Amino acid sequence: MIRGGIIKEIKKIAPKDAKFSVSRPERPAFGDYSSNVAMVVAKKFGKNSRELAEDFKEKLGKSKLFERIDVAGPGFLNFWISPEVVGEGFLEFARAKGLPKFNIGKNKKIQVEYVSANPTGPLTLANGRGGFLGDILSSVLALVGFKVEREYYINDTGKQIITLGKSMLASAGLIPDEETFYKGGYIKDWAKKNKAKIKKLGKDPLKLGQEAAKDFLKSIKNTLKSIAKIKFDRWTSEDKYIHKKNWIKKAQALFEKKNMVYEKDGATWLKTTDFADDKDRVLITSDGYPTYFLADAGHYFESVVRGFKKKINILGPDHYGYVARIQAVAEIVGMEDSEIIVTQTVRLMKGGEEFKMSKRKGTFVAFEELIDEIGLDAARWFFLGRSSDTHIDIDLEFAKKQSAENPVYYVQYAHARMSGILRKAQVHSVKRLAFGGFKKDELKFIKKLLEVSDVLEDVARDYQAHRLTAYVYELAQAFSAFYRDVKVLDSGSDEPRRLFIIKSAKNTLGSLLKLLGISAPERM
RNA sequence: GCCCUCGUAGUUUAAUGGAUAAAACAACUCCCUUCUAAGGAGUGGCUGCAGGUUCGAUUCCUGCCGAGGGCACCA
Repeated sequence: MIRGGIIKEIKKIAPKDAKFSVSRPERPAFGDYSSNVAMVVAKKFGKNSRELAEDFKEKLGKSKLFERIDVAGPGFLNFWISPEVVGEGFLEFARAKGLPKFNIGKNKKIQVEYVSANPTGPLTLANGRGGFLGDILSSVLALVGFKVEREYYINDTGKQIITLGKSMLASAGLIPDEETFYKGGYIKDWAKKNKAKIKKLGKDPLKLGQEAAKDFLKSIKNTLKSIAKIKFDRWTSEDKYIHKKNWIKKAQALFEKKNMVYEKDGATWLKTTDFADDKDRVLITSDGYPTYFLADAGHYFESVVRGFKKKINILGPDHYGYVARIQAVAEIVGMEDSEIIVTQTVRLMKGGEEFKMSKRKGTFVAFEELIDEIGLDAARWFFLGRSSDTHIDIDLEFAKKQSAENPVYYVQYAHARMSGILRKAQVHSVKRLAFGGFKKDELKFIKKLLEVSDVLEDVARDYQAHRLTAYVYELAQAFSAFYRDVKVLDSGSDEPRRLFIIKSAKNTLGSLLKLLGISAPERM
C-alpha cells in the first residue's frame, strides 16, 4: 500500500523503463523503505549515482508521504514514512478486518493444477509438498482478485493403470510377479479385500486397474480433504474428460492445422524443437495409441477453451525433463501465461543415511503418516516455509523432535496472546474512539502490520509462497516486541487505541494463518 | 555422455543484482511481583572451488567439484 505510493512518486521522476526496486531494508538505520533507483539509472543521466540520488531526494522531498529521506552508501534513497500517512493507512487497513483486498487479478481466470498424483497408491511426501504449495498459492491468487480453479488431473487410464491391474493379479497369485509392478502393503491389502473383482476382471487388467484406482483415488481425496485440508474445485479425469470428450483428437487437429506434425518410423511427431525442447515428441505411437503427452496437450487445450489463459502447474522433481515440451504445447494451444513450478526432491533420511523411497517398491513414507507424526500445523509450516527449489531432507525422528520446536507455535502463541488481551479488555468501548497520534512503538508495529499488502502482492506475482510464512513470523516477532515494550491494558487514555491495534493485528494474523491452513488458537 | 535443479553458520533455512549476508534450532550468559516464560535480552560462528560481467555478485555467465532428478514410439 505504502510501497505502491513510493513507487508512484519515483515513477514521476525516473525514466519510464527504469527497473528499480523499493524494498524494506533490514537495518532500521536505513529507514522504512529503500530504493536503488538512482544507482540503476545513473548511467542514463550521465551522472554519478550519489549526485543523482541527491537530485531525486530534492524532488521527492516535496511529497508529504515522507518524513525524511536520506542518501546513503553508493546512492541508496532511504525513506522514512511520515507518521500521519502511516496512521491514515492503518485506519483504512483496519476497516478491511483482516486482509486488504486488491484487484491485481481483475477477475481473470487462472487454473492452478497441483498434486495430480497417479491413483496407484497413497500420496508421497513430494505430492504433499506440491499440494500445500498449490493450496496456498490458489488462496493468495483468489484473495488478490483472480478467479481461481484448483485442479487435480487424474491419470486414470493408460499404461500405469494397466500395470496397477496386473499388480493386483500378481498379488492374487494369478500371474507371475514382475519388477515393474507396484508392490507394497497397500497393493496386497486391496487384492485381499477384492478377490471377487480380481477374479471377475482377470482378463481385463485395465478395467481391474481402474477399479483399484477408483478406490485409491477415494483415499487420496480423503487424505487431501480431511487430513491435509488441501482444497480442490475440479477433479479432471483423463479418461472421462480428455479421452472420451475427444480432446485428444481436437489437440491433434490443431497441431495439424498449424503444420507442426510429421510422420516418422510409423509414428506421429510434434515439432516441439521449435519451442526450445531438445527433441521432438511422439503424439501417436506406431501402434496407433495416443501418448500421455498428447493427452496432456489435450488437457491444456481443454483448459484454454474453458477460458483459462493463465495456468500454474506444480510438478514433482521427476518432471524436470517434461517442462520444455509442456511449455511448447501450452504456447501452441494458446495458453498465454503458462507457469510451471517444479518442486525439489524430498528425501527421507534415517539416522543420517538416505532411505530410498519408491512407490513402485512400496518403500516410502506416505504423506498422511508425516501429518500424523508431527501434526498438520507443523507439517504445513515445515513445507510452506521453504522455497520450492530447496532440497528437503527429512528425518522422521528429527522432524518429530523439530515439531516440538516448530516456529509455527511461536506464531500461534502470539495469536493466543492477542486473544488473551482482548478477552480481558472491555473491547466494546473501542469503536467510539477518536484516533489521535500514534506513539513510536505503536507506529513500529503498525508499519510491520501494513507490510502484509506488499507481501501478498509479491507472492501473487512471483509465486514465492514461503515469503508468507517468513512475514507471518516477522509479524509475530513485531508483536512480541510491542507486547514487551508497551502495556496495553490499564494504560489509561492509550488503552483504547492500543486495543484497537491489537484487535486489528489479531484479525490480520488470524486471516493469514487461515490462508496458510494453520489453526489460530485463542488460548495455548 | 547429454539435459535440468540444488550447494549459504554445527543443523534446518532466508536474502526482486545492493549497504556490515539474516533467522530458527543447538551451544554459552542473563531475565518470571510484568496483559500467557510455548516469552524476552545478549555472545560466538557461514556464501563448495576458480575465473568473468557489473559502480556493486549468495544471486547473472563459463569451467571444475559435490548432491539429486531426467534423458522411451512409459506415464
